[in-house]
Amino acid sequence: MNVKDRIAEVVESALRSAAADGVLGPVDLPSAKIEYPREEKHGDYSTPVALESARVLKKSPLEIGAVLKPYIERSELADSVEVVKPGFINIFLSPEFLFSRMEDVLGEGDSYGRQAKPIPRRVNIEFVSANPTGPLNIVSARAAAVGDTLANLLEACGDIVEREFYVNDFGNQVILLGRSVLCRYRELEGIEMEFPEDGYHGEYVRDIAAHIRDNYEREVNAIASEEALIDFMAGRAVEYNVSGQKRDLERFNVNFQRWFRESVLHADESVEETLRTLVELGVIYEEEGKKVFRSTDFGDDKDRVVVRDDGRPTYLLADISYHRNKKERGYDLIVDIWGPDHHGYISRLAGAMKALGCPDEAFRVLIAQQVNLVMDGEMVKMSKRLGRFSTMRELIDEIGIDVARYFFIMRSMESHLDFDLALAKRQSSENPVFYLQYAHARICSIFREAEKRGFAYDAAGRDASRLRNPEALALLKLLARFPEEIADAAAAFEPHRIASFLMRLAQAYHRFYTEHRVLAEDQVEANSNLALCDCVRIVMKNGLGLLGVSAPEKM
RNA sequence: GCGCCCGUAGCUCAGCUGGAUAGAGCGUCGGACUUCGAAUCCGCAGGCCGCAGGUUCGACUCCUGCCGGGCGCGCCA
Repeated sequence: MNVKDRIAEVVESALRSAAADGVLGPVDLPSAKIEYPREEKHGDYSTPVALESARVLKKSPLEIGAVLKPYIERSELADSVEVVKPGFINIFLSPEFLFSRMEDVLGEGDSYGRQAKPIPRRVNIEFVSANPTGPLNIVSARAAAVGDTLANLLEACGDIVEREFYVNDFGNQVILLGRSVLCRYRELEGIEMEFPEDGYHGEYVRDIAAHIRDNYEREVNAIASEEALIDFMAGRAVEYNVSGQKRDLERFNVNFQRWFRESVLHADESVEETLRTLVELGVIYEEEGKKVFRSTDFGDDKDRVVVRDDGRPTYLLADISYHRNKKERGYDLIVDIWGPDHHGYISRLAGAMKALGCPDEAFRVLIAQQVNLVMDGEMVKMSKRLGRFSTMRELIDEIGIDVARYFFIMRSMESHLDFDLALAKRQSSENPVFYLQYAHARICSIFREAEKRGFAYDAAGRDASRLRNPEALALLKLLARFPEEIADAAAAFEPHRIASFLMRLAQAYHRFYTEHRVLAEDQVEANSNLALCDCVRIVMKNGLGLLGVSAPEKM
């Protein structure tokens, strides 16, 4: 159990004991709220339970606090407890307790921060899912970084997570891609052909055409009808794009367990079956030869067509079918991360999930907001069809994996992000990523130095009294908080919290380093300092690992 | 017109399910290396938290209405 939960337990049991002793009326609180005070002088943890229960208990918050104080003070975690001003109960952790946390860090090592769950949830998280019509763009890169980190966080909390990519390899856009490629193919053969009006204009389409000519020329020549030819081109182009996307993602440290093809749902009649299910549920009606899903019953502002009057299913039906498939795989939680242009789509799909009997809390759609790529202060607009876009690959080539991942993760995913490519590259030496990595490398360097000097580091030789200075205590507090930061970030689906936590940790470390000579003359002091450094190194490495950022030993 | 996201320091953004005197990075300016990595540290400056009401012990946070920016509002995917 992490420290925050333990504090909550202490406060809750204080309330119960006080009630049992008859010094306080019974209060019905689901769980005690525990906060981090903004200011140091207000303690390490703080709880407003006295304020919140004042009305029910018909006592002033300060009175309630005074009653609870001795009960809380009994805990070994607390050094002292203060009841102040409006009625906050502030708890100061005991240095001995903090010092004892180091055992966890050193003992658990690489797995410190990870928590087991008695009953792990099976979670499916689908993200990126870019159309297979071209290379991945910057928004996909953001989704990739955020989604993968979120998956890491859920795993660290003891869930079993599957990362999934949905490939929309079906429908008009694929045909359009096929036509665009065919056009470029003909061009290579010196044959003029009118380019489709809404076709894909990007240079990469020429690459695909060349790739097909190099590898499948014989097959192409054997195909008679233009329709079949377009189909063939489309199929090859999709494979080309998907494998390219896969390669870029792997390079970005993002590995999907499952690549799910939309075409499969059409081929194995899942789509029709889903329609039948919906009809049986009574949520489908017919109108002018079309089949319409009564999504307004589930909070949508308009009913949605799922089968056109010519019998072809719409994208929505396929998507419902896809999510039904996911639901039937038995996950406890299904998470989708979508782009900002799909937010209007949430209610209809969530409605369908509800109709299919999926509980609200088992399906969650997150929106990764837009990314404005800024180049020297100027906004670069992206449009795949017009062929003007910067790819994820270009981004990584420019600034590297670590910087890219960190930049995407350090902001909350709901915020619109201005990504200044030139800035990220130009100022790379003053980059926050390097600040974190430097803290890690610095520690590694100290251990190398210790070895060079022939100092025999022994963590068991550490002594609590040597770490009572403010800088060391600040570090110890942060180290103790790491597991709860992970739990909180995962519960809120907010990976960026880990980034800011690591920033604070690095800051605290650099401060400690400046104030104290780690390799002190005194053996006990040196061992104590090194043990603390080792703990920081472990947490920094584990934290960066969650973000998918490397923790170099030298820079 | 309707819906969603955003509006916080010069810039980019945090602010934990409503909490105490609103923070960080970058940028500006001024300090700190003969000693473990100065890719660092310390300090100064910088704010009617878009505007106006409301809810309560308490609002950057929740509600309503405006203003401004972005994105959606397909029988495209």
